[in-house]
Amino acid sequence: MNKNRPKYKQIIDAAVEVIAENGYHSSQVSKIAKKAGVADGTIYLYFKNKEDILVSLFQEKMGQFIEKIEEDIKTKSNAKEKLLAMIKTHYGLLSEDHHLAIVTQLELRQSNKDLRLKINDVLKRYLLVIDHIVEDGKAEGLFHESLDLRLVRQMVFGTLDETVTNWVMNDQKYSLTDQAEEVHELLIHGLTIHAK
Amino acid sequence: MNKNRPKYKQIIDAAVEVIAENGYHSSQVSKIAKKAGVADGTIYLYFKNKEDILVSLFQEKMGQFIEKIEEDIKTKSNAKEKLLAMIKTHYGLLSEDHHLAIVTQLELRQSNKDLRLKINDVLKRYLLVIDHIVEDGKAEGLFHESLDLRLVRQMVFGTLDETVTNWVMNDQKYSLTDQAEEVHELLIHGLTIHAK
Amino acid sequence: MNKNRPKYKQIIDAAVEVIAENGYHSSQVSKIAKKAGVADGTIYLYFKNKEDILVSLFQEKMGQFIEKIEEDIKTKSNAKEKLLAMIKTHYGLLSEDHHLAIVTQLELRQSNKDLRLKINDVLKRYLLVIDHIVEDGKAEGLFHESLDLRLVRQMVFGTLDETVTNWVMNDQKYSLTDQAEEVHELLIHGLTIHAK
Amino acid sequence: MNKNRPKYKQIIDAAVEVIAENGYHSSQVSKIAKKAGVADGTIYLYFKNKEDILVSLFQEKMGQFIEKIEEDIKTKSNAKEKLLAMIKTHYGLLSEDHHLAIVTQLELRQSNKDLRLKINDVLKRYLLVIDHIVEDGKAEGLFHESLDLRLVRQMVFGTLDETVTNWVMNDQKYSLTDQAEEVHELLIHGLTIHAK
DNA sequence: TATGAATGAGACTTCATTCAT
DNA sequence: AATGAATGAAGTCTCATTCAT
Repeated sequence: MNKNRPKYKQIIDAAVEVIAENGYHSSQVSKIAKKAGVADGTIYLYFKNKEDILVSLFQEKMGQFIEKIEEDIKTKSNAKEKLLAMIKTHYGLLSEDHHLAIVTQLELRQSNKDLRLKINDVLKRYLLVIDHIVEDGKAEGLFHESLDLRLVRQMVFGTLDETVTNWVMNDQKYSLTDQAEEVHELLIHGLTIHAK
Repeated sequence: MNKNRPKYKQIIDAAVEVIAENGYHSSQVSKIAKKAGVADGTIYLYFKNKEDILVSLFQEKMGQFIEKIEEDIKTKSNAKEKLLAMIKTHYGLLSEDHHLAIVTQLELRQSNKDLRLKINDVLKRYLLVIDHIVEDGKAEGLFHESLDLRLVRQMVFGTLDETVTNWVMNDQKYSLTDQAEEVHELLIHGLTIHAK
Repeated sequence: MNKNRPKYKQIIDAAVEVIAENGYHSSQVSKIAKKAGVADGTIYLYFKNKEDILVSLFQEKMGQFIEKIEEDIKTKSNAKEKLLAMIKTHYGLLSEDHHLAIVTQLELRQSNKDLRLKINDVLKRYLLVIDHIVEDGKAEGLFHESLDLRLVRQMVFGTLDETVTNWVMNDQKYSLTDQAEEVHELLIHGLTIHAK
Repeated sequence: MNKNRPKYKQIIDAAVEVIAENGYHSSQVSKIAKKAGVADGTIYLYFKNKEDILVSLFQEKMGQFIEKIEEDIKTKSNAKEKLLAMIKTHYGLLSEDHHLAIVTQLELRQSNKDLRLKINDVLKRYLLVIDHIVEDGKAEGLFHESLDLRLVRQMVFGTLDETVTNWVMNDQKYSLTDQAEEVHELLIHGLTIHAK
């Protein structure tokens, strides 16, 4: 199924818009087709089924998302700065694309377990980025050697995800990017008082 | 309606089981009724509609959940210990009830926006518990006065939620309670090296 | 089933009220029971089933209706006056009981064919009254001997019924009784110009 | 929607048959679809919902009905003949289509108030035809100037409707058209003896 | 490639009636 | 006689997917 054809991207972008505007359960294939300017049947020339649209949407968008983050991190010299860059880019990209933020944080979570497992597969690459930063930090002597990689990864991702979700649920009415530094600080030093 | 009748609890418990075993979208009212040992129509003597079963389920279970946590915290004398108690009880209660863990972490998230909003209402009480601990910590001079309550709350809840969800998605095959102390440590001190 | 008990009438009157206020399809047995001040199950001590309430309602009310008309007619000395008396009483009784008018003209017509057949049985006695008037008129030399009894009966009843139904559907906002004389005139002399 | 497609008419005709044969309350959408030779879902490509089938049925059939009557009347030169033509066509058309007669006289009356209001809208056009005839009759000096248009309309329609309903309820076992002239006579001259 | 009319499975909820008390 | 909690059958409509053109 020809991923290079313009209609492929057309349909995915239509899906983001339709889902953001109507919500997951009111986003029928026919609505997506209409927004994309193609016939219902045409969807099935590019996607195996409805779930495939959503998985592809997530792969496509999250792929770009991760690439951007990987790029931005490369320019940083230590784990602390890399973590800050990751947070800033994570917040920044979602701030720039409100529709995508709604879709990934709220709507796509309503999907069934199968779809969520596939989404998790896509997310693994992002989690690897976190893992690398932590490993770097350990190597640099900045982070404890004994940190459990899995737990740290879950804390970092859980925190970012929860902050973004709350921001979306509050209608994105405050600045997400403005809180990047404090979140970074919290993750690095935790709740207790410490020497800066 | 009739919350004191045994059938009310019977139906809620049946709902947890059925949803955990079949998934949200395959949990028909008739299946729940059968498991509860009542007629389909009986469900509607105790619940307004299907969504009401789920909201009530969440209220009932999460209510007990929060009560237990509030009780456990009362016995602790400082914010740090309170936080640890909260984590241990949070992990402990979900470890004890595998079905409930599946339902709250995975299945109930597939519900529509309306139901999710009602669920969020119930969660607010839990978030308040976190807030109180953080305020205590500030008063004790243990936590920074400048900590943003909202961000901390989101970090703590996001971390707990993400760790539990991963545990559930990995078929609960490792011990959740065993990681309570390290998660506590991470939240308290963050990623960097520090004097214990 | 004990028609002499006070609850029998209580339930029938409750049924009239409930149906007039809620419409045929929103008049559940439980609503009628509540209005009558008895338990749902009690209804079934006095009536075989729901349809039996409605048939009984019609029999009871229509019985009184016809008795009144028969009485009023007795006092009149010729067919023309009898017809006028019948129309006046028909209109008068329904004008006095708005609830009953709504129930008989609109709501009870929504019942199924079975119930309507039973209702027709009750109506036969009323149709006989019409028949007798026509026969009287023929004997008096006032009406044509050749008039088809069935057709005349249908014209008279059809006209009365249609006028009352329209009056009810127009929210009873004009006087029904005021038009008795003109309707009588129309039935007696038809549409064409004639010597009075 | 799509009123020109053959399936639109197919479904309406199937609905008439199914309702005539099974009665209003036993006419499930699936039964109509089966009789029409289409899938259940196809119904909803042509009709908004089940009620819409019935309203459309009535509009379609009653529209043709009225058109025929209007045509027939045009050829007549005075009100008396027009009235006779109307009665004959009214009786004639329903005699020709027994299924339709059952549906319009008995089954559709069991519908709820909403549907009946919509049906009344359609009927208004027919009532206008009656009104025009009466006005013509007045202009010709045939009918009394003082006749109340509303009452006359109700007498004429009430009489026709009642005679047809009785014919249908008696299983259409006598000739409806044969009584057209006498009904006409009754409406024109009433019950009393008069010079022809 | 593209179309879009047609398909048909699947579930929530109501409410007349029963029967143990 | 009276209660009222419990029963369970039954039907409309949606929407992902197909396939003839």
